[in-house]
Amino acid sequence: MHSEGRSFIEEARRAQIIECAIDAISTLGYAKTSLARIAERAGISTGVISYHFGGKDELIKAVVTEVATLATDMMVPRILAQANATDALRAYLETNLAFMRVHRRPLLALVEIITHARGTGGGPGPYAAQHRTALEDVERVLAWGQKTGEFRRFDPRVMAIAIRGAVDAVPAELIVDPDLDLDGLARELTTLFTLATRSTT
Amino acid sequence: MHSEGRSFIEEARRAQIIECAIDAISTLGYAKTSLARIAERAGISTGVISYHFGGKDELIKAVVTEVATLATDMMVPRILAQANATDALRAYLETNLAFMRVHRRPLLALVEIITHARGTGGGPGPYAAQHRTALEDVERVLAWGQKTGEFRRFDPRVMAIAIRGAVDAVPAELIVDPDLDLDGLARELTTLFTLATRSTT
DNA sequence: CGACCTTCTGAATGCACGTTCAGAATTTAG
DNA sequence: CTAAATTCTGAACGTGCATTCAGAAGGTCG
Repeated sequence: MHSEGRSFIEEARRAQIIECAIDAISTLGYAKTSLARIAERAGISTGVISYHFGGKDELIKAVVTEVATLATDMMVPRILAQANATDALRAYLETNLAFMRVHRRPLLALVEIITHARGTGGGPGPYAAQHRTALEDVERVLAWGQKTGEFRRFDPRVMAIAIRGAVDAVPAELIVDPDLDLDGLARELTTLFTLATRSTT
Repeated sequence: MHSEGRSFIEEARRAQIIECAIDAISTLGYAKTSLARIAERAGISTGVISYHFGGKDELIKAVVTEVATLATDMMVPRILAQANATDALRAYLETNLAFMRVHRRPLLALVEIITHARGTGGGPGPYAAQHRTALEDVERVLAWGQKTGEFRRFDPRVMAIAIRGAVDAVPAELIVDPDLDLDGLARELTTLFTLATRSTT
């Protein structure tokens, strides 16, 4: 008997199922991923998933939390370590692309979920907030640079949309062309947005 | 008897069904749009759709063709009318956003289809070529500007990804914030990419 | 050893989907 | 007006899905 909330076996199964879900979603796509496919990869019955997660929605939520945490832990410290907004923007782009290189499949799964999950009525999905937060994080860096005079005057919202749009376009490109040079891409994007944001002397 | 391929009634029904499909997809999202939902909006039985289009896939293809033609007809002439690459890039961004303003729902439906349709094995979907062509069109404009010396040296592929990424991010933003100022957006994006591409004198 | 709890299986259930089709309704042709 | 072709309905499949559940299997502890 254990006083903790979850037993050892439970924790292991959850991790395994989440792993298989990431694998399935990243290769099959969100729409074609069913509990049966995930269970198949894990070599278990579909009932086990419902047993451990209560349902599909909760499993998906667990995957999102898992990957989002992974991303945050890797990216946030590096970005916050920068002394000025220009370097922060550079770090933002570099860490984003670095994450794609290191955690490609989890990232693809996350993108699949965020873009494909919709509310019951067709409205913004349950993970729209996630996207919004990401946008606001970028806006904050941009506002910082404008305050210090490093950046010219522009609508931070629009620039943030452009930056996130460029970053989010990469995973899709990665599916078509798996041999994409992510380091080169990071360098080009950094130059691009440095030129686009820097204060016109 | 008609010598043409399609009767009057057939043409009318096809148009109506395509219209309802666009309406359904743009408001419900691709995943939640079924033939039943489309038929419901048209006030007909689901069999009619199969009768006129042969199946769901063909209907979707018809929608894509319809909207893509609409977009091409509106955008290509305006872009080709420009005398230099800088103006062409500006025209490209402006016409893209203008199209979103005029044909918002069809455009949303098109984006839904392109991003959500996947091959049976999970590979690139049947409309990946569409996306690739769009990317190459941008690359062509960029290469033009580099040849004339208007643009600095950069990887046209990467810049194209960033430009299309920024443009493609707008519809998603439009769902969350329907009152987005598209004209202002166009102006900001033009400035942004003009600064990013222009030759460093 | 035996009672108990956790974990799992495999089948059953109900639902939504795309497609098909016999026959009815409607339009067109002679 | 009659006959044929076109167009539509409503129901019937067959499939895949998420969920549920009775009972088996496995481990734990008294």
